[in-house]
Amino acid sequence: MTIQTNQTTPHASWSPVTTRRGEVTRWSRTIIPTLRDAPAEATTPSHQLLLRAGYIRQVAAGVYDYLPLAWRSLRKVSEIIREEMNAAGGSELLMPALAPIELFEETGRAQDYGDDLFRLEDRHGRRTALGPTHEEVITDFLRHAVTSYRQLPLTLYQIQTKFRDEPRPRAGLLRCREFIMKDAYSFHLTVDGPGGLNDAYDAMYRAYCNVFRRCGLDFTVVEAESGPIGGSASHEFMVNCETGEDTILRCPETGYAANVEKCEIGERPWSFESGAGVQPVTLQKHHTPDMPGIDIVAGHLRVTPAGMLKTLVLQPAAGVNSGGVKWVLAIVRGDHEVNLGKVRDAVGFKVALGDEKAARQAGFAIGYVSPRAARGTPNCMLVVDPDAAQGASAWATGADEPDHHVTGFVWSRDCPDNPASAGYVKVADIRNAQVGDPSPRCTGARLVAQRGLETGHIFKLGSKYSVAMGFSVMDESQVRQPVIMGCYGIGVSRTMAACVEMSHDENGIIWPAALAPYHAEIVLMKPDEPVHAALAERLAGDLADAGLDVLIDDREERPGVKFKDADLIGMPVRLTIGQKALDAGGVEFKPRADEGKGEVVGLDLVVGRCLASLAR
RNA sequence: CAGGGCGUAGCUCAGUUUGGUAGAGCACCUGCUUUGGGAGCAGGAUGUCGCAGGUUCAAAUCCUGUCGCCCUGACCA
Repeated sequence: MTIQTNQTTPHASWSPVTTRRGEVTRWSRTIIPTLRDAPAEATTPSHQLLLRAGYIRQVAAGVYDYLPLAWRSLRKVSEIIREEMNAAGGSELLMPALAPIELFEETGRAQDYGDDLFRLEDRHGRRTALGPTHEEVITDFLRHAVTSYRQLPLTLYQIQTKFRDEPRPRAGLLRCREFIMKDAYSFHLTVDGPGGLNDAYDAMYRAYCNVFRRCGLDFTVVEAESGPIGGSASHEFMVNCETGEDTILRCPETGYAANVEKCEIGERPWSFESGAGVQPVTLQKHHTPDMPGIDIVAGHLRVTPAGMLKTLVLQPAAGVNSGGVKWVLAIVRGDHEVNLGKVRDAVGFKVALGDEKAARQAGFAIGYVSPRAARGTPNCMLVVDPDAAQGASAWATGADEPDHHVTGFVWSRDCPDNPASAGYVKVADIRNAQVGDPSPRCTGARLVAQRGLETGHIFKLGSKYSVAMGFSVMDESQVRQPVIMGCYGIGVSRTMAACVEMSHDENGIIWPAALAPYHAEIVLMKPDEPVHAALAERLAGDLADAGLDVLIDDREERPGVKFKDADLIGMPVRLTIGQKALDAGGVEFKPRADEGKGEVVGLDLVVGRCLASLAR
């Protein structure tokens, strides 16, 4: 057996300008445990393929080994992120995964994060958390290290393993308990102006677009929940793919896109007046026992869910100032979903589902509540979605007594304004947007839906953490100011999985050149044929000289096995060295994304051909 | 957390209803043949049937408990 020298050892002499030389790996000397069948527990494409192609192995629920191929790909994602973060003015550092729980108690996140925070206790009984993100840790560092406004602005980031005790890990790398994340934090004295938060936020926005574009991903930027500063203070970067966990809505005219929970809905006409020429209908009570779900009730009453009013009994969230309001009834059409965030914006304070016991005591027939329940209930607010505030329609709704519903409900007749609730009736957008709703940005346009996978999120934090942790600096006029912060995350391991999710076929993964563990795979048909083996080594060396990473499949396997595995692991270019092609004066060249068997390319042209193909 | 499903060889699974010697295909090892899309023949190795109790002459199979994993939902900076 001959000893193979490592051809990628860099020269000992140092040079300030380096052209990266590619790396060469032999399959027989690494481990790529491909599987013919996908393990039964994998159901999503990226999970199945990453397992089958020998990239990952499960260690526990939501915990995975990153095997050599996956780690190479992850490093490529990380390197792209580093370059863009550095270009955007960031400095990389590394904080610990372990952090004392007291830090999270300072900001209240020990409570807010709840069971999602991984907790452990060391031998001394010290309570410790495994970091889910590092706002507290970095703020703790900087409140000691930064004392003057002259040290700001500052952007710091790290690429690190993060921990979340997910209630239900799923879909392989897409929702893990342990995962790799890039988290960045920026610090400012002001929101606007040079060196302000908005500058850094915009720079990050551009950097994120660059990162995902360079990764070869098809993505959409969506507006997410507004932060404490207002405006569009948060954006999510969603990879477009059908299997994505999130539904996003998009205005085809303006490019406005938002998460389904956050999406605004355009103007909708409404009126409680019944109008002229409407046939009078009588209010009729119906016995509707044991009918869980609005569809069943609607079927029994011979109406559609869209012909019903759904009433949710809500209460002000614990500890908020509701101005004396004790109950909030949220009314939407039966086929719509109440959005608690929108209700909060409409009423001006945070709300939660009402406590069932207390609601019953207050006289609400839970499950059979109608808008009329607001009458006679003191301190009860009524919030109605425009689609439900249609006075010209006769509605089906609850009868406000157990096991009964009514039909023929007319707003103007059956629910006149309640003296006890005077001024407490409000019409507002309080439901989740859906396909076909009017665009909030363009009259006449309708929202369309697409599925997405969140791989990045940028956020204007404001001074939430700096105030809670006492991080302030002296400004020019010698006034102490809380530092204003932004935070910016990218799921590194999730980005890799999202790429597989987005780009594969029935035979395996199809990597974009930027994230592929190796740019090219050389399939050696006869590894024990010295001439062939020597050619493979020479070709790999030439490719490496051109900056390409190369995997040589030198296993003693049948051709079929090697071709199947090559398709499965998905390197962008496949070069086959076999007698057939050699007799024709070259090697067989085939891009992974192309159909067919490839073509013979002369030896002196192969490198150029590979480079051209990868640059596409 | 609620509902459902699964745990038997490295992988996919049969066997559990009706208790009676632990199975198949693929993978693995050896030899021969074969060599451009998951080969053929011959031989070989492989298991605390998730774990712990219980019932029984006898438990993968029945009972009780427990752990793990998956799916749907709730949840998700």
